[in-house]
Amino acid sequence: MRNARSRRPGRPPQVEIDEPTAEKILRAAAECFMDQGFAAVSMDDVAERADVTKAVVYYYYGSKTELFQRAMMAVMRASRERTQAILREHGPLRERLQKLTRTRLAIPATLDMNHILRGSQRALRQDQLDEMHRAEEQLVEVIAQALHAEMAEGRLRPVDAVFVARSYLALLGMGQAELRRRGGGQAAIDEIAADIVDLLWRGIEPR
Amino acid sequence: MRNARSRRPGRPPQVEIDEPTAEKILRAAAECFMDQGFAAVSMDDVAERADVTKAVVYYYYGSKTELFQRAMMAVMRASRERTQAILREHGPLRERLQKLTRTRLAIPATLDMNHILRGSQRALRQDQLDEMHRAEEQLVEVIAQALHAEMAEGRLRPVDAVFVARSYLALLGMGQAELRRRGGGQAAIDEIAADIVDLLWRGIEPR
DNA sequence: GTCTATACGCCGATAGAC
DNA sequence: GTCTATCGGCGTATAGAC
Repeated sequence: MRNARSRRPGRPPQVEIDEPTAEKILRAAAECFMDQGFAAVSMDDVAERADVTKAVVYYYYGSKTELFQRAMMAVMRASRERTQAILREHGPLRERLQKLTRTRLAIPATLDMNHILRGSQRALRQDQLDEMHRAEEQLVEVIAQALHAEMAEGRLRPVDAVFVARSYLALLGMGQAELRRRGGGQAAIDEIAADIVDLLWRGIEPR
Repeated sequence: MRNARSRRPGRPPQVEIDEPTAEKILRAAAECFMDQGFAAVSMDDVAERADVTKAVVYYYYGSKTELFQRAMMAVMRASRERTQAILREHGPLRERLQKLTRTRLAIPATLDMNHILRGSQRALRQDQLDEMHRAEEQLVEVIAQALHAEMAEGRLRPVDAVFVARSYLALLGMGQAELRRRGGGQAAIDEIAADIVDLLWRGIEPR
C-alpha cells in the first residue's frame, strides 16, 4: 500500500471545476422552467437537477417564485446580450440574422415570454410580471433597432420594426419546435435557420 | 298571496338554455387549460368555472388527464373544421387567409400544441401525447393543402407547404399575444391580421 | 452551508348520503 | 346526478442538528 505522504503536495486538481452552488442552482432552475414551465416544476426537481437538496435551494433562494424570476431574468439578460453582440457585428443584416438564428436554434433556451410565463400568473406578484415583460421588451427592442437601422439606409422597406421583431421571435420558437421534431443536428439547424430567415427576409426586403 | 294554481301550465321558459353538464364542464376545462396550461389548473378551478362541484367533474371525467385530453381534442377538432370551412370557400387564397386570421384572432383559443402541451408531458401517457400531436398535424395539413393547391396553379412559389403552415400558426400565436397587449377590439384585430398575412404573403408569393 | 425531519396546505381522487 | 366529507400524497417552506 502506498504511503499517504507519497501524494503530491498542494491542492489536488478537481475533475470538474466546481460551479458556485448559487449559480449551479440558477442554471438548473432555468433548464427546468424553460422545459416544463413554472407550475409543472417542483423545488425537488430543481434540487435534483442541481445535485443538491431542496433545503439548499431554499438557503439561496427564498421561494419558488423568487427562484423562477431570477432564473428567467438571467436567461433573458444573457440572451439579449448575445443577440446584441451578433447583431452589432459587421456585414449584411441578412447574414447576421442567419447567424443569430443558427445560434439560437443550437441552444434550447426559449425567448418567448408568453411561453415562459404560462401558468405562473397567479403565483407571481404584479411587479415580478412587469419586470419580466420589460425584459422581453428590451430583447424585442434590440432586434427592432437592427431592423430600424437597416430601414434608415433604405435597405428594408418601411415596416413596423417591433412587429417584425416579434414575428421573428415567433418563427424562431416554431423553428425550435421543428428541430425537436426532427431531432436533427447541425444540418437540420442550418436548414431551418435558412428557411426562417428566407421567409422573413422576403417579407421585409424592398421590391 | 297568489294561488299556486294560477301559474301557467306547462314547462316554464328557462332564462338560459341549459348546456348539458358534460359539455359545460368540457368547455370550462378548455378555457382553463388554454389559459393557464395543464399543471397550473386544478380540478376545483374547472369545477368553479363550470359552476359545479369537483365531484361532478369526476362523475363525467375519470381523471384530470382524461379531462385535459378530451377538452383539447375537442378544441383542435373544432378549430380544424372551422379552418377547413374557411379555406374551402371561394376567392383568392390571400383573402381566405385574411378571413381565417381575423376569425382566429377574435377567439382566444390557441392552436399551438407545443404551447398547450407545455408542462403536461410527465402527466400524460405516451398514447395521449401521440394523439394530440396527430391532432396538430391534421390542422397543419389542412392549411398546407390550401397552400399546395395554390402552388399547383403557379400562384405561389414552390416552398415547403408544411413549413409555411407552421410559420403561419406561429405568427397567429404572436398576433394573439399582441392583441392581448393592445387589448384592442375589432380595429386592432383587422390591423394585426392584415400585418400577419402581408408579411407571410410576401414570403410566399412568386416574383 | 448542507443536511434530516417535519409542519401544513393544496390537490387528485373516492365514498356515501340524498 | 349532485352533493359533503374525507383520504392520501405531493409540494412549499421552515426548524434545527451538524
